Amino acid sequence: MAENEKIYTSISVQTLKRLPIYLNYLKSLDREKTKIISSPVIAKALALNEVQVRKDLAAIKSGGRPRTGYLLEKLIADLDTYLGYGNVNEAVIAGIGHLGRALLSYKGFDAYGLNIIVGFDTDETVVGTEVSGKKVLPLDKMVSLCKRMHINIGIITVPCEQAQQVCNLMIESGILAIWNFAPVNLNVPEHILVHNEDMASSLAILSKHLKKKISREN
Amino acid sequence: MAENEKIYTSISVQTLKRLPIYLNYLKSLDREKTKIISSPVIAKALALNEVQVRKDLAAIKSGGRPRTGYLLEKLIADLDTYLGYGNVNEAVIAGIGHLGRALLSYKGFDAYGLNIIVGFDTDETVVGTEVSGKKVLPLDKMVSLCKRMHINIGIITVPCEQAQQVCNLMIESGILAIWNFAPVNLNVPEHILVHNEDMASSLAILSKHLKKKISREN
DNA sequence: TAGATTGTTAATCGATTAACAATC
DNA sequence: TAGATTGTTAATCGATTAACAATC
Repeated sequence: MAENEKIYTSISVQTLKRLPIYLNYLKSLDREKTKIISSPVIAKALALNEVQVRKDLAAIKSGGRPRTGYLLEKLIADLDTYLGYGNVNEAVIAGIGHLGRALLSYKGFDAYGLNIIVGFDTDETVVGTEVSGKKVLPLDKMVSLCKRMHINIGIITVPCEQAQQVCNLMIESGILAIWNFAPVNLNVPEHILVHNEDMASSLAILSKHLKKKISREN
Repeated sequence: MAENEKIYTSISVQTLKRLPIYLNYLKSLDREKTKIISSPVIAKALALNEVQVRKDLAAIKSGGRPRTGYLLEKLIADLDTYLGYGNVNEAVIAGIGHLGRALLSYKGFDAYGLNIIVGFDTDETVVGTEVSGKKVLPLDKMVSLCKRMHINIGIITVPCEQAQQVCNLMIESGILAIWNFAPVNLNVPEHILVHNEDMASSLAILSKHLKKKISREN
């Protein structure tokens, strides 16, 4: 019961973003050597504030161990459970260019419950091939396949000009959430969830910080 | 003078992230048909708050036109200037897999002043080839080339296990900012700027939101 | 016990949104 | 002028950090 409540407790978006980062770091440690880890250590390794680490971890797990720290094994298990639990989501991806292939081949997603089961494209030289063992089908098969298999997530890696059109098809397919890599703002009905992955935004930050830094140094 | 001051005025990170989104949207409009655009219209199209749009735009440009709105052409020019001005940054990329290729081929970066001039890899079947007209060189040439050309930005798209090692080479090369796509936390000296592009974080958000939505509907 | 660490309450900081005067 | 829109000041909201009691 208490366990279940935790799941529905709303966790802040910022915390949620950091959880995979903790998990990834903890998994990189040698579990033979390190049995226990403390928030100051985690904070230092990831360049975060130690209170923030404790607060984040407190949001997903019950009971810490004052004086000693956290049991590494247990902490990993808790994060794994939280991030993976109930998230067995099947996804499809439209647009099998370089980026589409990179995502289809990426191994890390299933750790978070995402399983990209098939790709779609319009290019006849690509359709019928396989990428990392996953079939590439013609785009006009998408609606029927997604409906039949009750797919919830669609990933868009097509060029800008085709993104809205593909998005419409996905909505017609009954898809509920869209992970959009095309740099366009998609028009969707209110009940559809869109997450834009915006490279230009990231670059703008990096580039301005760098510029400020260089100008400071002169 | 006033223009120059604007550039050094610190803009919030959140605003900075949205600027490329505005620019992209505005550029997608037909400049023949639309001469003037207002903040409520922009806000609606991008699902943002109209006050936020005004505040963001006020941060980079001087003078708006009450009653009418913004001159589209002028607004685009201002955003272009702000985001591109003084940002002629040359970058190199290490790791020419699918993701590396996607980035090397991406046309949108030069609009923001980023120019990826060359790629590096250790795979002999890749070294010596070209991707979108850009040469792929052996990784052990990186340090000397970057030093010689005073490259400021390095992009890491190698597998996790090699990321830290490549990162060290980049630091040795005199690179100041690193755009890291490998899901590891890089250890860098304080003066090096790292921007992590974390797919798992994005996915965690999407996936939790979706789960909440589905559970609400039941 | 003394000391290190957790977890939480309170204070601070930053970003968003509301309210409104200024403007054309 | 009346009305729509800008730009800014003030209020709100949310996230980070500091302070500290509880704990082993």
